[in-house]
Amino acid sequence: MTASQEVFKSDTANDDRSRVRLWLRLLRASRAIEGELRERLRTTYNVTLPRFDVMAALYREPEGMLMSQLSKYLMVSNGNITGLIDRLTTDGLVHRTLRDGDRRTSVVLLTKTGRENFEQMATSHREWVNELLSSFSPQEAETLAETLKVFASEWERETR
Amino acid sequence: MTASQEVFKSDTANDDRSRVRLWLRLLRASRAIEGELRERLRTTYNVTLPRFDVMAALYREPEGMLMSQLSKYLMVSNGNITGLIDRLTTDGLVHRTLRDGDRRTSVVLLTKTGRENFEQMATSHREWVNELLSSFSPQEAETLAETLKVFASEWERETR
DNA sequence: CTTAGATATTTTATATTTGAAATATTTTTG
DNA sequence: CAAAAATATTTCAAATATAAAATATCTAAG
Repeated sequence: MTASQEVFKSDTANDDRSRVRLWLRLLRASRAIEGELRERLRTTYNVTLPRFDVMAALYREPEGMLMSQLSKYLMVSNGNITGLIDRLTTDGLVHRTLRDGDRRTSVVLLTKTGRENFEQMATSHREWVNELLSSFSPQEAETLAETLKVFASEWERETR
Repeated sequence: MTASQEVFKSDTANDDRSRVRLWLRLLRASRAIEGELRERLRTTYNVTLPRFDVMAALYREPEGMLMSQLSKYLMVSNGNITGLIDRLTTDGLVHRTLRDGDRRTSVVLLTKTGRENFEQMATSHREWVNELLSSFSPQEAETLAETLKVFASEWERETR
C-alpha cells in the first residue's frame, strides 16, 4: 500500500466514525426530548405521545387525512394507525367519514372535542419544546432546522 | 401595547416557532433513519432494532452491564429491558450472571455467539449509516455532532 | 364485461413499550 | 438490631408497533 493509499484509508475510517457519531447523537437527542415530552403529556393531559402525534397531524389538515396518509406522514405501519384511530374514535376525539367516491378509503377528521382538546395541549407542547431546546439560540435553531431540511429533501430524492 | 412590546411579542413567537420547527425536523430525520436501519437489519440479519441496540450497548462494555444501566443508557423502561434480555437469552446471544455482592442486580453479558453475531451486523450498520448520512460531509457531520454533544451536556445538567 | 393487477385498509400474530405494582434485597436510621 | 427507606428487577395490563396475510374495492387490459 502506498503512502497516499494509507492516508486515504485512514481518512475514510474517520469519515465513517464522524457520521456514526452524528447518528448516535441525533438518536440520543431525539429520544431524550421525546421521552420528556411523552412524560409531560401523560402527567399533564393524560395522553400518550402517539395519540398526540396523530392529533397534531390531523389538526394541520382540516379536510382530514386518509389512513395511508397518516401512516406515511408519521412513518408508522398501517396496522398501527388502524388501532390508534380505533381508540381515538372510541374516545370521541376523531371520526372516520366516507365522503369519497372510493369505498376503500376512509377520511379521518378531528371532532370538535378533539380539536379543542388538541389546541390546549399544543400550547403547552410549544412551551415545553422551547424550554427543552433552550440551549439552542433561535438563530442556531433556525440554522440547524435548515440543515435538516436540506437533509430531508436529499433523503426524499434518494429513497423515493 | 407599545411598539416595543409589539416587537417583543412578535420576536418571541418567532423564537417559539424556530425551536418547534427544529424539533419536528430532528424527529422526522431520526425516524426516517431509524426506519431504514430497522428495515435493513431485519431483511439482512433477521434482527430487530431494539435487539441490535441492546447488543451494541453490551458490546461496548466487555465487563457487562446491569439491567438498570441498560435501561438508562437506551432510555427505555426497566420492564422493557427485562423482556428483551429474556428473549436474547433464549436465543443464546446474551447471558445473565450474578457475580456481584448484590443479589438484587444481575450483570448482562454478550455470549461469544452474541459478540460474533454483533460484529457482523456492526460492519453493515456503519456502512449503512455512512450511506444514509452521505448528504452530510464529514466536516459537517463533525460540527453537527459537536453541537449535539453540547446540547446533551446542557440537557444532563438541567434534567439531572 | 371480466379478470388480473393495483390500491387502501383491516386483521392477525408476535414483539416492543410504557407505567404501575409487586417482589427481593440492601442500606439507612433510630 | 429492627423498621423504614431506598434500590434493582420482574411482573402485569394496556397500548403501541411491525410485517405479513386477508379483505374489500377500484382500475385497466383484453
